[in-house]
Amino acid sequence: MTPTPVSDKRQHVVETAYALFKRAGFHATGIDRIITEADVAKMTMYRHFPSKDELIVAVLDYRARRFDDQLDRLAEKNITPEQKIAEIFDWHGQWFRRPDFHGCLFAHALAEFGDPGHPVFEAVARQKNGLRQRMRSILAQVMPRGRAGSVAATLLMLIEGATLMAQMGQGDAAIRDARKAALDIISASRRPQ
Amino acid sequence: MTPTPVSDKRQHVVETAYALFKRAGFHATGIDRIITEADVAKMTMYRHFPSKDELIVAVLDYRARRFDDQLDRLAEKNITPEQKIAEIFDWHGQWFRRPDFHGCLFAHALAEFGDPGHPVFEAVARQKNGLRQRMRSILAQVMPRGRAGSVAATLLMLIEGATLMAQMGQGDAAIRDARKAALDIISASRRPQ
DNA sequence: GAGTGATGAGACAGGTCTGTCTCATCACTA
DNA sequence: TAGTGATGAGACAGACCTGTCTCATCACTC
Repeated sequence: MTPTPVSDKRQHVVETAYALFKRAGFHATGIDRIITEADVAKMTMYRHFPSKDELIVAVLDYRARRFDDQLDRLAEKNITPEQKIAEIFDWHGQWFRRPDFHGCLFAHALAEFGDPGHPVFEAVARQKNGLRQRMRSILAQVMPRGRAGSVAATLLMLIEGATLMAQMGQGDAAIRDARKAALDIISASRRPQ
Repeated sequence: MTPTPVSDKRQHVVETAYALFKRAGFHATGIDRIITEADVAKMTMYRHFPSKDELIVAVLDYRARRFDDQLDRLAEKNITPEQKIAEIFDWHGQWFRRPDFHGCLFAHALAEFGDPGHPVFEAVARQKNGLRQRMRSILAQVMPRGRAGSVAATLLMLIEGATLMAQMGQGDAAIRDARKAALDIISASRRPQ
């Protein structure tokens, strides 16, 4: 019946590791802690992931995929580009308010694996560039291509900055200011209808 | 003659630790590595800093002080508020281009010590709030108080976001876009002369 | 010259880290 | 029923971690 569950275990380890990495960081979270929390044998983990680094990449990719899915749904909505951007900011504002918010896992990964060429570094770059491209596509509907790229980069910086402020307990003010700045920037670059 | 050197060693340890933390992160850098690189006995280090955490705080405070000194000199300059803000962004742009640039040490510290109440967390908050206050003071000369606070927060987000992009090898474009956005935001909020 | 304080050198403890290995167990299928 | 593949349990290796302790050494001062 079940079309090859393939790996409930694998996914369970990824999600458990995600929760722990988010709270305590990557280096500070040991394998033993992960397998204890996931209630899984060590060999089970190592059969699915050849090393801790690869587990970290799997966790990041898992998070990136979930985030992408949400952006997919957003992209399909029948609303204006401005509204789509506003929703992205609002979504971040809600994220900041969640009790289990601990900052951006990708930014944290960059802090601990800053060496370009490291698989973790590349996973982070993929995610951030992906979000920027998404916003660029949205913006390209209302402004020239090149301008859309610059504005998207600026919005991404606002989002990353706001996420950092949120980690310091200033999420509400941060997302409010960032959102306002974002919409002002767009309206200043908008192609006249 | 020498008015109590007090501690060449202490300062030397701080600077060596700074270089290592910057490159490899806090948890990934061991005490043994630090004392080897600093060519100092382990007990010398532990006599100056009761624990690794306190060394980390000392490193962060040292960096914050140096950064503050530069802002002091900037504040004294006889240039317009807009020029002062522009100089802050330009300074970041030059920082991004330095070969030993590895991102913001404070942001990295936040990633590894995300628990509010932890001394490291507080050291980070001090630094970021300090920079924001500085920019607020500058902006208060050309716009209402409340507006200056919001704009300063927005500029800080742009800077933090740009620093993150710079760590991913996009520093030049990032600081250009961030600087432009910053000046646009200010000019839109500026009190008419 | 005696005393004092900072330092060097390194052993040591007790714990944790990643990763490997072996063997038993269980579910399922041919 | 026999076989197969995923898993559990835990010992183990070898390295590294933070932090403590002892003892020798050196510079400087009273």
